[in-house]
Amino acid sequence: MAYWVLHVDLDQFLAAVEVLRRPELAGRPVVVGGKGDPTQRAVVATASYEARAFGVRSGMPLRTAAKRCPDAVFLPADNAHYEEVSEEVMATLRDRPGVVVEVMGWDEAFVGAETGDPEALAAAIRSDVLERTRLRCCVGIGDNMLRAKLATGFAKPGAGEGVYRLTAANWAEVMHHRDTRALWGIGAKTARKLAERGITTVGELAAADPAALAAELGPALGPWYVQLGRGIGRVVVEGTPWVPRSRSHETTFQENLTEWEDVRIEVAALARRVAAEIAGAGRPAVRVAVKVRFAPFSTSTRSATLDAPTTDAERFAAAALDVLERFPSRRAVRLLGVRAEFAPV
DNA sequence: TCTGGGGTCCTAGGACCC
DNA sequence: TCTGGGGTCCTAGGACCC
Repeated sequence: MAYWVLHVDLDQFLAAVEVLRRPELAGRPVVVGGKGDPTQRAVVATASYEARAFGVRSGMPLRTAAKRCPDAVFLPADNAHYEEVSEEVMATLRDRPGVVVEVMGWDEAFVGAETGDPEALAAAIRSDVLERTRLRCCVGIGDNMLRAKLATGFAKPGAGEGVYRLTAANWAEVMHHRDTRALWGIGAKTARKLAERGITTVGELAAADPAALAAELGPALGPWYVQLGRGIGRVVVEGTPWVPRSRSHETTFQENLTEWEDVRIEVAALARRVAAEIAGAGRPAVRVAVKVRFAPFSTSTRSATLDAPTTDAERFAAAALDVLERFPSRRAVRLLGVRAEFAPV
């Protein structure tokens, strides 16, 4: 018996959930996002594998998706429903005896367990989830969370057989030749910075000097990147419920707001909505942040610590409006956002 | 191809205090 | 008259992830 980390990731989650509700869509390219109207300002949340075959990807504007795949079925995102289905999946995972489940989002979770046969556990989880929710998932197996998460990528349809194991034993063989971008936590910007320093592969990153990277990329981030390259990560899956640090809402307007009075009205409305939710959760805000994306696409934020923690809608809205007035520009506005931050626990 | 919404964590500079 | 360090808080922005 040894401690293993499994990473469970549902296949094309939003699209799969929609196909369950409308079985006639099975086998068709399905694109979920925004209000389901490809002429609006919105992006793809999930594309089915059939739509991906046309080059449709998450994060792509719906308009672009429609050009690449004119025959796709466009559906609005129904977050409340996905939330419900996700709960059912997570409950299924938790029902397996002896496991600890750490939820990472609607469609993925880590499972920690003592077992002598992690592949058997992975297979059992896949059949549990399929039986109870009719959804398919892949499972990555690792000796820590980083390796389990990356293993899932090698288990996915088109890449693997549904289950894959990545540990210290095969890390170098599987990962060292890959681009640093393959790591969980290294995006395009960091990969470029590393490349400028002669580090392009995972193996090169693993061999880098943590102190040198600390000096160049930050005292915490630099050494952490080297750890990523070596496949080092948190080992123990935590089952304790997550305590959110903040709560926010933001809106992209279909037509830019050109009147500052309208901007004020929308910020107040967003603030009241956030306040109602944090009041419902019993979590007073200690800070408020306002985000403004001016046309065409330049974004800035301003924030302030509140005089006293509050859940009161009018006080929170007033604070948000005060922060809004600190923006020096009155140009046309594409997006507004309001965030409440909670006191550290 | 004109680029969503909801989050988390890190960094760096300045203020302020001792 | 000129100049220490350390510590903490606040704030804006960057980067990443789902």
